[in-house]
Amino acid sequence: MIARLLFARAMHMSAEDIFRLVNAENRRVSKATVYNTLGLLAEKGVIREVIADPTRIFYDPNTAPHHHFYDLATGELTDIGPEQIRVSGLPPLPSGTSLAGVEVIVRLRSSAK
Amino acid sequence: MIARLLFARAMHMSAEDIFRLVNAENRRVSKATVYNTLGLLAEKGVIREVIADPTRIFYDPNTAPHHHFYDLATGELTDIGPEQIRVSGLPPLPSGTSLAGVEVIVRLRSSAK
DNA sequence: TCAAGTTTTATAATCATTCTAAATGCAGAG
DNA sequence: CTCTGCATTTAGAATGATTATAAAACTTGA
Repeated sequence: MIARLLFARAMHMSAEDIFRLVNAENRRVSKATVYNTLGLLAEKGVIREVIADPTRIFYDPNTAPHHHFYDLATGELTDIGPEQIRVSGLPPLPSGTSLAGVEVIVRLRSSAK
Repeated sequence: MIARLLFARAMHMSAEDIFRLVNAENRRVSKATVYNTLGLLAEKGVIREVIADPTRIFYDPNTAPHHHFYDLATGELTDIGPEQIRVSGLPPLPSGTSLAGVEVIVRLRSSAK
């Protein structure tokens, strides 16, 4: 149900957002379950965690490679399609490690200069 | 003194790391001052905040454009020189915003496959 | 020596997340 | 059906980084 909710809205949500949504409609779901489930979905690769806001984790139903704008003023995340930014030439990984993911975050200040 | 400390070691440190270092040597500096000072230095652009670990903020004395490896197992940050990754073609920024920074984080799992 | 700021401080408050141990639910065997 | 063992969920406490607060300590320039 949590997964369905995230995929239905197709947007970035915090655990708190999901907790509210899930409990708004009908069910009684505890915060622990929301966290457990999101953690599990992320671990299994069904959804993706986005670490961009120092105060909370966002969950992203889109697991295809893509990147994000992060608005410093509002704390909002917006997608950047993979065609819109090219990241080329990954350096060699430190030995004993394998790639878990590449994340590009473009931070935005409010009000154009 | 906090700035000097960060620049001297030239490495990524959490507020806690700095709190310990600053108080190890001689002075008595409160945690509040460490946080205030780091926040101020970051705001003024003397140092840079790195948001990669969901549990804490790292402070980086290197404000030149560069990127980071983040080791999921150890929580350690390592620099990636700007020549080692090329990010090309920033998409147009949403209107009413200006660029605050572009951060690439390469997440590493332990043990090569 | 003072007054008026500015910094620093100890401590409490906040808040996202994780932990814990109990409660509930469930599936298959009898 | 009913029971037993296992998996899931839960409420609430615990954790830990960060921020807020309000009082104390310093500074500075008359």
